[in-house]
Amino acid sequence: MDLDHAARCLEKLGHPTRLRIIRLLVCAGPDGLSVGAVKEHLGIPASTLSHHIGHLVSAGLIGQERRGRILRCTANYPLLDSVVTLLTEECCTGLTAVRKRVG
Amino acid sequence: MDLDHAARCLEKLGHPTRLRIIRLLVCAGPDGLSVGAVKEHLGIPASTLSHHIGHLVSAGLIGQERRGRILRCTANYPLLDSVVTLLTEECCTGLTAVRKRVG
DNA sequence: ACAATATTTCGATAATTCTGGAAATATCGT
DNA sequence: ACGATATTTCCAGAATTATCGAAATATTGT
Repeated sequence: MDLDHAARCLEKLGHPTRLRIIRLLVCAGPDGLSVGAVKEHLGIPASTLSHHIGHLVSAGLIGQERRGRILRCTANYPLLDSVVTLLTEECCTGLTAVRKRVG
Repeated sequence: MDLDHAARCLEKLGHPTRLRIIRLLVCAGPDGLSVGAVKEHLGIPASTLSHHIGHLVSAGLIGQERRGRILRCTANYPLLDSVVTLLTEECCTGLTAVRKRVG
C-alpha cells in the first residue's frame, strides 16, 4: 500500500454516502449485504447507489459475488486495515510519541 | 466525531498532495513546518499549495500559527486520531472479530 | 417465451474541485 | 518609506464528480 493507493481509497471513503455503505457492510460482517438491502437502508435511488458502489469496488474496498439475481457486497477488511495502518503508522508515526508527551 | 465530519476529513485526506502534506507535518512533529518548507519538499506552485493547505485547515486537520513572515503549520494529532478511531471502531467493528476467524 | 425482480448503463445537467499565473497582502530589516 | 520575503486571494479554464430518470441487461420462476 503506497501513499497514492491510500489516497485513492481515502478519496472514496470521503463521501458520506459511501462511508455509510462501508459502515453497513462492515457491520453486516463477512456475509455482507445485497445491493438491494443497502438501498433499503440508505433510501437513495438505485442508479446513484450503483455508481457509489462502483467507486468502492474499483478501489477494491468492497467485493461482489453474484448469487442468482442478487449481488452480494462484502467489505474488504484487509484493505480497510491497510488504509488505517498507513494512516496510523506511516503518516502518524508521531502520534504515539506525542501521546506520551502530551498524556 | 460523527460520520459526516469523518467523511469531510477523509475527503480532504483523499488527495495525494494533501496526504503528502499531512505526512510531512506529522513526521515533522509538534513543531510542524512552515508553508515555505512544505513547498520546498513538494515542489509545487505556491498558490496550489495554499489552496490545499486551506482545505486541510478548514477541516481542522492542521493548525497554523504566525511567526513573523512565516506561517507554521502543525498536524492536528487528536483529530487524525479521531478519524482513525472512527474508521477502526465505528466502521470496522467486525475487523478484529474477522481477524480472529480468518487468522 | 414471459413476467417479475435486481442491478447496471446511458445520457444529460448541475455542482464541485484542481490548477497555477498574476496581483494583493502581510511582515520584516534597513 | 522601501525592498525583500512569505503567503494568500483573485481569476479563469479544464477536469472531475454527483445525481437520477429512463432504458437496458441479467436472472429467476412459471
